[in-house]
Amino acid sequence: MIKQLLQDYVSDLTGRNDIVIDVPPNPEMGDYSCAVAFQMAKEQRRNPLEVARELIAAMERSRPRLVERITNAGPYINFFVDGEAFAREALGTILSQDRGYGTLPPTGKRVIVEHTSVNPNKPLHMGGARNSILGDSVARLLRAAGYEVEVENYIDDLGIQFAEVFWGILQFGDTPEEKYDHFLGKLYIRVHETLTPELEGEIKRLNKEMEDPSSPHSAMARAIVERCVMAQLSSLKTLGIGFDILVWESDIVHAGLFDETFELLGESEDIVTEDDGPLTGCLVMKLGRVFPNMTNPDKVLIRSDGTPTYTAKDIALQMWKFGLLSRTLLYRTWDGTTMTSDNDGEPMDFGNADMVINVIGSEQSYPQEVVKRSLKLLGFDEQSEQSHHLAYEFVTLPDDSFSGRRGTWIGYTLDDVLSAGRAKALEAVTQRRSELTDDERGRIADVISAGSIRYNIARYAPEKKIVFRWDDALNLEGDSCPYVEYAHARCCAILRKAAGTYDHAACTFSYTHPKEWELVKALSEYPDVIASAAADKRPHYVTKYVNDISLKFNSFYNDLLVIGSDNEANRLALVDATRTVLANALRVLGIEPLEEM
RNA sequence: GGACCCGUAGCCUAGCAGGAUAGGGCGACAGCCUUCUAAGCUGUAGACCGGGGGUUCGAAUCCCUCCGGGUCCGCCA
Repeated sequence: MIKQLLQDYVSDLTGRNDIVIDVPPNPEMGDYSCAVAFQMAKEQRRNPLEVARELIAAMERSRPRLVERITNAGPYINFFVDGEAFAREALGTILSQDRGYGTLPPTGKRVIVEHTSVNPNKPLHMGGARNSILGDSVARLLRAAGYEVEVENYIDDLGIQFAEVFWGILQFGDTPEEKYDHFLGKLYIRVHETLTPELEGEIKRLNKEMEDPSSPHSAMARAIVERCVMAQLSSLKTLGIGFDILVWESDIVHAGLFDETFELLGESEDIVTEDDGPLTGCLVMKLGRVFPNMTNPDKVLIRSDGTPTYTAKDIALQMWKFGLLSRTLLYRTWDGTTMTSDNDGEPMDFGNADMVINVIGSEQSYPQEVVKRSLKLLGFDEQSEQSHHLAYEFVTLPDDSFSGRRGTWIGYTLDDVLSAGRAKALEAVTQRRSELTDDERGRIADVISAGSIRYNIARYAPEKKIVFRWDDALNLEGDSCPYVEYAHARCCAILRKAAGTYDHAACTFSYTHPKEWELVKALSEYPDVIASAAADKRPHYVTKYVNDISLKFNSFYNDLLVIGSDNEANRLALVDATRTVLANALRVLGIEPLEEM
């Protein structure tokens, strides 16, 4: 908040909109700094030092709120904040807003976040989990930033990948001896081991048949997929990840959404049906103008046999998300909190988004770009602009990739990692907290294992490849979920011991120790972190921040006594504010704050 | 052939609308539990920010180029 205040202040003073407020390398130089004098001096061909002195003189005439002193170190302008006034305002805001601290005002905009959308033929492995964790974190972030968020999972129940396991079930029987998604995943490997060109033809015919609602296989296939999706969602639920709406490809087909989209596409000048050449009979999008140098600048949307390609379906789905189609889906309840599309259901208010975020691997950047451009070609400029592909790199094993067909995911499913993590966390709690009941220790282990997996994925920038290593994934020390939870639990322990013996209305908010002061400043930045993480759709800003607060708090904790100190009431207020910020930030990351561990 | 992403200490990573001494973590070494939880804290060693050019008062950050790694450019899904 103070950074923003200073930025606005310097902007007003200089009439510039490129002001950046930094933190000086050494706290003795000031709390915040600004290097405008360099820029202005360059443009005006003047001495930067002189410019800085002039600016400071102007600032002295109407000093910004909360600033006590302004000095210069060479051409750098340094601000010293009025500690007491600042702490009163910053901590006062945190303590009074409590759980609402860091929640930004409503934007009135609806955003759809599509994530997970894994084929319904296998369990989630750590690669799929990255998608879900990223998507869920971004959804929480946007909610905190004032958006109405609708979280969607697209179920590709008509894809060839599912048809392959479906064929496997017809062939080898539906006899699961383990969690259903694991059963299907292994069946899928088996099918691929026996796959021949003739079989592929047979599976294609089966795939076609599934699309026909009057075929007996249609209903059977849907029932199997539903069972698989339930299994997949139960794994995600352990991580605190859920969906508002499941959208099924079969429902989209049968509701005529593809047909309507293709009719619209056919009206565009850049989308034509070829009548000669190798693509005769195909509906083709001409991308030569937007993507020069492509080997093949013609993107097929509808094949000569009349079936739509993947990209064409993606365009239709995107159109539905923005509410651009006149035909609509119907819905029913899937479970307590999740709805699902169902053509026998009833109308509900899904779709109609102002912004769409698709969490999809970066290898699909090109088709996602085609989707975005096609909206523009159809005249939906605004929707094209508001179509965002949140791309991320894959999770791999140290010397292999995760492959559904080859089964390299076995042993690395989300369920496997969760249970290993839980065992490790349980061992750690049991060692340290023998006085707790089994239930209490179990609950802590649940939170720590789920939180660790989330944290260890969320802390990487999306464009970084992640190599899965057990030590890393289940790390309980350092920059990790337990580290942050521990700092939070320490706050709670102090507050518990003080048991409401302080009243923050009566605090003076005077802090003299640098470790107190650094914490106050960092806590005040939380809403800015939420705002920029949401704007950039990058949850790792939050893990970074929460680690930084924990680092500062633990250092404070180690050096300074709270209860029984001569600044007890003020320190209790600081601990309370730290607790609040850590808890709120953990919730944004989908991690439940622990009061003890 | 073209396009996109990544390259920061032994390992992982932040910083990349240019700003003062490049943050964290793991690992290594040396310390700290009769005071609010040691899943913690403090200190030491470790970085020519992939190489080379350029722009600038100032470059990890911007531009060019090269090298290494990954991905994409199918009537596949």
